[in-house]
Amino acid sequence: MGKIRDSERTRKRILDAAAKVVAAKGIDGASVSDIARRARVSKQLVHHHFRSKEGLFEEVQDVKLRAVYEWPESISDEAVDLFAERFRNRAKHLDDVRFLTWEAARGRAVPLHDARQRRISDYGLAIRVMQAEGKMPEELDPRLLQLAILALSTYPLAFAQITRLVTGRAPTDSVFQREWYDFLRMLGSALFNAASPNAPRIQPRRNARGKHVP
Amino acid sequence: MGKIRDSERTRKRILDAAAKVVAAKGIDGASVSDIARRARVSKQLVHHHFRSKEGLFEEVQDVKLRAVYEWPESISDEAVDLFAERFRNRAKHLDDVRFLTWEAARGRAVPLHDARQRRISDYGLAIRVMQAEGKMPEELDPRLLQLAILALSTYPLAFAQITRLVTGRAPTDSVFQREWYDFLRMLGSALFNAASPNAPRIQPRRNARGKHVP
DNA sequence: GTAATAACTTTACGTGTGTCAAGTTAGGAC
DNA sequence: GTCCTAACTTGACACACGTAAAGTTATTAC
Repeated sequence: MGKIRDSERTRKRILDAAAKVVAAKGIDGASVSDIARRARVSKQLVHHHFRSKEGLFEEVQDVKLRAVYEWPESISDEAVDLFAERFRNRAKHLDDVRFLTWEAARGRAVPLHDARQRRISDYGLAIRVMQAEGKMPEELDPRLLQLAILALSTYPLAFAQITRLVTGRAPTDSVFQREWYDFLRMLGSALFNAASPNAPRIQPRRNARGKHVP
Repeated sequence: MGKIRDSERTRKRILDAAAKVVAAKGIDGASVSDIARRARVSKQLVHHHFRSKEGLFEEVQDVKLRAVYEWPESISDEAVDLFAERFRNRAKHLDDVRFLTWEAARGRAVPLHDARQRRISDYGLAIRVMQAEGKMPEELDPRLLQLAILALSTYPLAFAQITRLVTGRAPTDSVFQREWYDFLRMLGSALFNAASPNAPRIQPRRNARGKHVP
């Protein structure tokens, strides 16, 4: 039965509703009444569980960002796939991308600063390891490389309007996603091989039908 | 004297104020009263000149985006500089980047669709010309290349919080801008030379002091 | 000068916002 | 059982929002 009082579940319902509304309308665009309606709860109850609207959104952001950083990062062993795989990952979590975009637009102070910092430097470390193993040229600055990976994997999803203007397809379009994936593989290959010319060039892998493996 | 009635000037004052407020707070975050106060005008006058809040913002976006597309694009003759130069350009117009970011976050229908489309396909055309001239490998899809250029030049500026987390510096930091500029030149060089290996590698040009020529 | 038009101000209103305070109902401890 | 805490509802409020309508003042045309 759904009538039983359960603060945990209610909190979660409100948070989920808030996350949805915010992803759609942004923090300023979303209203507490909206969220309350979606969660089938009086808007005053929202205020009871979370001190204020701002408090609610802080927690929403907390949950969402925590989720972002819980992705099975699956840092590909193949250095060449770094760009492409990261893109594949992001494409699976479009809501989170929207969230990051709102955050970027607002330009407020970054919450969860430490956790994110840690996560990011872990990634940087992984890159350094690859470099040490000779999978990637040493002369690449890991931080800048990381930023480039994020840029290429996030931008087309975040700036959907631009992607549509440039390619004629929505970033959610599977055709675009395949093309972009291949492009990123090619780019990774070019970047890593050009800087260390002795490594072998790698072509986008395809199966017999010309479709992607996974 | 500033007391003389001049609808043109007043309109401009309001538009400027609106642009500033929107860049800072976003469309939903900005209020007409805010804008009116900044423009030293009663908020009802705003409504007199522009039908509604939405109407005002349409015009703001119109002006802003028109400005974006009036940049001296200066498509570099050097194919290698495509990434880096585009970044330099964007970095000069941070407000416009913020605007695009808000637009992306809202995800509404794109205004000025035709003009933007035209501008973008012009750029694509320029790339094709470079390819025909042998400055750039033919096998690169111009549209995807263009998207990559936009991603790498825009993302670090738009997602300032990420840039700060990854590199430890704000995207406005001149040190970061120099590093990123060099990185993009290197990337362009790697990409264009790997795909057409006969072209010469190009190193970031520096003057005697190790500083950039413009 | 006079009339007309447009720029601008003042007053006012309905709506929706976020929040506070008080009341009601359920659950767990003992 | 009783009590106490916490989950939840109801009612109410101040406030800012966007907008409409009417009033005032300057500019322009004739």
